[in-house]
Order: sequence, then C-alpha cells, then structure tokens
Amino acid sequence: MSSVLTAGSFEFDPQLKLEEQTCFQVYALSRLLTKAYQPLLTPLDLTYPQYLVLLLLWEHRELTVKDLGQHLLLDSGTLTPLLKRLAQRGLVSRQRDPHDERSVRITLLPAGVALHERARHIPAQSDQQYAKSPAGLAGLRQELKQLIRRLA
Amino acid sequence: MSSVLTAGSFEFDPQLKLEEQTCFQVYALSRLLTKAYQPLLTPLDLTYPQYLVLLLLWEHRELTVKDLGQHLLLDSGTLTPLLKRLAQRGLVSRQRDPHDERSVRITLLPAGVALHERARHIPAQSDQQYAKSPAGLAGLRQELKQLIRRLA
DNA sequence: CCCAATAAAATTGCACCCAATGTAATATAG
DNA sequence: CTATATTACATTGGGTGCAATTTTATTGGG
Repeated sequence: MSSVLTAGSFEFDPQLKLEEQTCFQVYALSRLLTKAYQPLLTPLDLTYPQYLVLLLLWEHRELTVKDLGQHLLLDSGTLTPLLKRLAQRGLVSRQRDPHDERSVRITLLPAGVALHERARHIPAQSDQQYAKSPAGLAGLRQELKQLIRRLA
Repeated sequence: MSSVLTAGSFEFDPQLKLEEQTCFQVYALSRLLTKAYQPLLTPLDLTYPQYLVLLLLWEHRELTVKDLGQHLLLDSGTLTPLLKRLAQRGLVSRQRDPHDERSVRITLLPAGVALHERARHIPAQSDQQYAKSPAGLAGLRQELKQLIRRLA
C-alpha cells in the first residue's frame, strides 16, 4: 500500500478537532433549524430567508432595503434578487422613495398580507420541535444575542 | 398618501417578532462567525466549508465523501464540487475505493498537509475573538450539541 | 446465475450569501 | 454653486447548500 504520506509525518493538533469548535456547532445547527422549518414553509412556497423578510414586513408594513439589511444582517447582493422574486409573485412592491430616489421601499401587497394568516401558527409549531430543551431555549437565545451584538 | 392597505386591516401577531426567534439568532450568528474566520482563512485561500473538510482530513488523513458528509451534515451535492476545487489545487486526491467502486476516498496530498502548520494558530485566535463571553462558550457549545443531536 | 433493491456519488437546477464593482442620487466642503 | 464624498441599490462572479434525478456498483433473494 503506497501512502502519499510517510506515517507520522505530522502531528494532528487536537485543538483543531471539529467537535470542539463552537463555530461549527452554530453552522450545523443553523442548517438543521432551517431544514426543520421547511415542512412549515413549503406549503406557503417560501424559503427561510424569504420568511424572515415577511416577518419584518408583517411587523412594520413597509421598510427600505437598507432597513431589511440592518435587521437581517444581509446586504443588497442577497436582498435585491430575493425581493424581486417576492415582487414577481405579487407579495410585495418595490418602489423608489420619492423623497430620496436612492432608497427602495418594500411594501406588503394584499397577497403578502394574506400570508400572515397562514403563518400565524408557525412559531408555536416550531417551538414545539425543540421545546423539551434541557435548560430551555430562552437562555440560549440570550447568549446568542450577546454574541451577535459583539460580532455585528 | 395612498397606502395599499387600509390601516389596521390586520393585527401583527407578536409571536412572529424576529428577535424572539431562536432560529434567526442561530442563522445570523452562523454567518457572523463564518465572517469572523475570514481574516484567518483568506491567507490560506480557503473558504470556511473547505477549512472544515481539511480539519477532518488533518485528523483522519483519509475519509470517504460519505464520511465527510456524516461529520459535516452535508451531502454530495455540496461536497463533490468543493472537493473537486481542493483537488484542482493539489491539496487532496480523489480516488475510487478499489474494494468498493461506489466510494470515493479523499486523501491529503503534501500541499494539504503543509497547510496544517499554517492553520495551527487559528483556533486560539478565533477563541480570542469571543473569549470574554459572559457564561463562557463551553456551556453554549454543549447546548448546541444537544440541539444538533435531537435534530440531526 | 439473474434481477430487484440498495447504496454512493455525480449531476442539475434553484436560491442564497457575500466581496467587489458600478451607478445614480444626495449631502457636504469650500 | 460646484467639485467631491458619501449613500443606497444593482450587478457580477464564485462558492456554497440542498432537493431531485441519474449513473454506476454492490448486495440479496430466488
């Protein structure tokens, strides 16, 4: 058997173990949670980032692209095509602010408002999926928020 | 001012507030942490997922695509093109297992081994960035692991 | 031995995600 | 008032991420 490497040619640094890295745990958990939302969002024909945009619009009715980006920590490279898809489906409108033509105001259209009713039950259902958490999720969420504040 | 909606045409369900959703916090934190790794990985010309693959190979020397997928919770649709890029650069080799031609064994090449030296300092540096966490990261990481176990 | 079932990758297509760049509008300095 | 800087989006390009499908290889039953 011809190995490319001579055995013992380097020592593995145990600090590099995948399981010990918080960043990987967050990365993996993020994808798992997004996947867990899918059965709830597929009936509404929404992706998770699209759902987040709608959450903000249901709350604020109208926001600029910049506002959305600040809430979601996403930039126009991500938001512009996503919003175009939502507009294509008639869920939101995109129009330049007459008072500052640089801004684009995103507004809910009736079809987007209507989705709110169908999304009302989602938080309760998703909470149920990891409700039996050992320490409860409230504490975890607070810790995550603090980390985000420090990194954002 | 002509609003598309009549004022008060629907009540916002406060359960849908973005800030109260653990999934969003994890999603946002994941992207922030990945971004925090960038100054450490750019000098090695690696993306974060590529770095994760190399972490596993530095530890195990050789793994199948399936093995990598099980550790990282990624499928071949993501891993195959990523591994082709690493192979293109001469960091790893991809060869069918002679005993089971369905499997592809990913092996470190000397250039991939050499990167290990240059990556050795990364965990210490990244830990430093969020070291002053209130409750410490060890507890958070354990909670994340438990959630992953339940959802994977 | 033959064939259906299973398994591992690869491929395809769509939707993020973000760095870098471009463009038009607004704000500011002098 | 005008040149410059800044701001808000849009665009482009590369790299994921994943569902769905296809291809090739192995396994198990008859």
